[in-house]
Amino acid sequence: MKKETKTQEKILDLAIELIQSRGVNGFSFAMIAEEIGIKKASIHYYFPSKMDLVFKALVRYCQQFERALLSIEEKEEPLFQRLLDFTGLYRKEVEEKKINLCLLLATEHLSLTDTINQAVVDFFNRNLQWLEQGGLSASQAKDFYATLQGIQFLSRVRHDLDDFDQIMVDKIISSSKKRSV
Amino acid sequence: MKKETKTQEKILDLAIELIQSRGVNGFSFAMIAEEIGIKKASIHYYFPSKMDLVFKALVRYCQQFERALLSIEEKEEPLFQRLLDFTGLYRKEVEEKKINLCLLLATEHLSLTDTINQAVVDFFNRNLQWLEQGGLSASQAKDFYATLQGIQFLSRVRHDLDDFDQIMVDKIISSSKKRSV
DNA sequence: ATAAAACTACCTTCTAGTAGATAGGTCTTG
DNA sequence: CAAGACCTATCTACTAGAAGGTAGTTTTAT
Repeated sequence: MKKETKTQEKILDLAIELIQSRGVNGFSFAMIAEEIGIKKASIHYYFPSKMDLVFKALVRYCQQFERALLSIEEKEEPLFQRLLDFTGLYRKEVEEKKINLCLLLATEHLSLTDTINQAVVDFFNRNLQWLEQGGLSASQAKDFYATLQGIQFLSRVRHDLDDFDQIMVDKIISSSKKRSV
Repeated sequence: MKKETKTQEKILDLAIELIQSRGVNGFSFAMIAEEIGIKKASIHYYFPSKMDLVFKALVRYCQQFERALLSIEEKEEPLFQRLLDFTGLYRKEVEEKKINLCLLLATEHLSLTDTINQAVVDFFNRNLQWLEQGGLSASQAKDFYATLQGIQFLSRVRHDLDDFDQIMVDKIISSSKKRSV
């Protein structure tokens, strides 16, 4: 309400970034405190526990993602362009040497709470549902999304965005033409 | 040479399992010690540091994987069957609620040494090369492998091996028919 | 007797989390 | 308006436990 960016939001945004690049078990309150120039204890003022922070970061991430999805829909473009925009959301993360937050949380599900794990599943289902609603069949959607996730890894680790573009453009073309299976 | 299973191998096998299910930052020497009934310090007798253990676990994993690849080749089956066998290696991991070791290491690359990260890239390249040598084009191989990785995540998190089978069988069929792009 | 393999007992550093103090702003009320 | 009460956001200082790792000793096979 008053300041430029509230501390709470700075913490959340940084947490999202840290989880995306290092994982839940790979970041600490100390890292956040140092980065944004406050003391560890101040983080606990906003987020009682680490899991609380992770959960709220996840919620924020999903909200931002949802907004992006809706803004693609609003443009009312043809399927080909919508798939390209959708893919762009994931491409951007690779550019920033990150990985989809929920994908990373999925790898650490044994260290997380049920609430968080459920939200991760919901996120994936929402993505699949968006693709289906956009015109893909259920199995096309799964194939499309699985490939997108896999190529995020592969292109990040091999430092090769060309791989990403090549594979995904092919996939977008074939998915926006064929309408069956 | 003498005992049923050497302690060193027990540690390595358990480490592989723990990394596959919890990640490098998600397992500790204490967990291993407790599980196989020795003391923490005894692990250091075989593996001076944690990174050393992770690296040797990775090497072992890659060796076992390599043996599996070669044994598929030896059978000299048609492409369709070879792709099915290959996919089976990854399917088995999902059945055991695990994820490809290198995929997991790739998510944690900021916490790992260059040597390990390089070995992870090598593993992926080996997989792609195996697929290409089997008859797939470079982009078919990347598409196939990316999908395989993505569906490993998706089906694990959604507890649905049917997804895995459905998507991969389609992919195997189309990859073993078409020979271009 | 020797060497391999395990142990006990530490150490240091990091971790999440807590308690309590403080400074500054805002609200309430005489 | 002034005075006290309260609230927000931060700090300092601490805790208990877990982490990776080390030194030195004992056990156990051959």
